[in-house]
Amino acid sequence: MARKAASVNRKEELVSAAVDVFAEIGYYRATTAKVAERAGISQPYVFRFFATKEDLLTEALSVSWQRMTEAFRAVIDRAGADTLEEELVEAYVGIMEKHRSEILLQMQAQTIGEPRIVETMRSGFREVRTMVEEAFGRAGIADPKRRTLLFLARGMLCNISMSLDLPELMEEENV
Amino acid sequence: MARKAASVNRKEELVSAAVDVFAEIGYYRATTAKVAERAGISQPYVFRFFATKEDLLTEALSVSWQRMTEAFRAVIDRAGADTLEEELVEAYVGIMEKHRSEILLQMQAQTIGEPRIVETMRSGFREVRTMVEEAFGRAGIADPKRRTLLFLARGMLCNISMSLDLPELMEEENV
DNA sequence: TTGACTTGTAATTGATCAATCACTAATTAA
DNA sequence: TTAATTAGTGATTGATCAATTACAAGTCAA
Repeated sequence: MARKAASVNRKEELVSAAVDVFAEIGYYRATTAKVAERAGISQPYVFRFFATKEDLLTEALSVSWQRMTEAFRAVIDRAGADTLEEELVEAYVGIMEKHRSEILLQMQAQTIGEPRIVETMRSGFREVRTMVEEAFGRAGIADPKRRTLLFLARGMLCNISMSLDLPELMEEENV
Repeated sequence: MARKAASVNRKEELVSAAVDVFAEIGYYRATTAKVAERAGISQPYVFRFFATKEDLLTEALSVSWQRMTEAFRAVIDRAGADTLEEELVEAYVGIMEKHRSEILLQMQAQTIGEPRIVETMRSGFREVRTMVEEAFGRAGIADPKRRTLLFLARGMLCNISMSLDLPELMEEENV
């Protein structure tokens, strides 16, 4: 089974390299050769793991959404009702700091019209929204639907603040 | 002077075609040939108006920001203090409906790392923010800084709602 | 009316890149 | 040991595209 495990690692390294390269120079400018180089493999070998470049993007996106939902899930399972929103914001900021590339990739994917990409983004968004809304409801927070949308909206503004380097959009005292 | 005026029109038509084509299939997938076809001119002729494809994108972005700031300026000059925010939201929704492509282009540009694109986006964002914040201040709205950021955040969520076709992110009753 | 200028295009070029092909080297199972 | 499978690469291909070149037809001023 050592073979299999090594192969899984290779694939994970490849996806992780793809996230970074796609985020740095953009999906369409990023070449499979650059991704391969970052992953330490040859360019043709990329296509042993993913049939097309778009398949690789889809997987990279899925991984980024998984990280986000898992982080939120952990907060929801642990946080008290009074600090829930605060801790969700903290978790998101944490992801933005530690996994900047994944957020930048998601931002790109917001405008890539390919049906499979759109679907991946839609389901990611829906899952986060549902999860947060239910948690807000259970925590007895007033108007959970509205609060969830505000939470998401602030997140989207944070993204832009990061990608365009406009820190004034994230002033803590105005949250 | 008829020559000059016709030339200005051609250029405007070209930029407008670029906005649409870039928005539809993405800046990097959009070819100068497709933009030219949409504008009803030949592909090489594009380069008589703009030295590079990126120059064309920069101009297209500038135009889209101008439309937005002009629309907001008109509202601010006209609206009463009590309906200011409401009317600004209306104006934004109007742009999203009538000039969907321009919003989609701005969303793309949020993650295009090219320095001149970043700078165009930054100055557009700053101008809108400053304009709205000052108007909120003059209108005696409480906490104008915070309200402006909320206004922008909601706008960014609207964008995503449109581009990913997730109408539940824009439920009127939760605004 | 001729020469300079403007408007416009067809054809080409040089680069780039996703994907395929043809192959070698290592690993494993019998 | 050997046959089959797996891991991995170099070389190539076919397509695409931004940008250039070289040219033609119209316009206008002297």
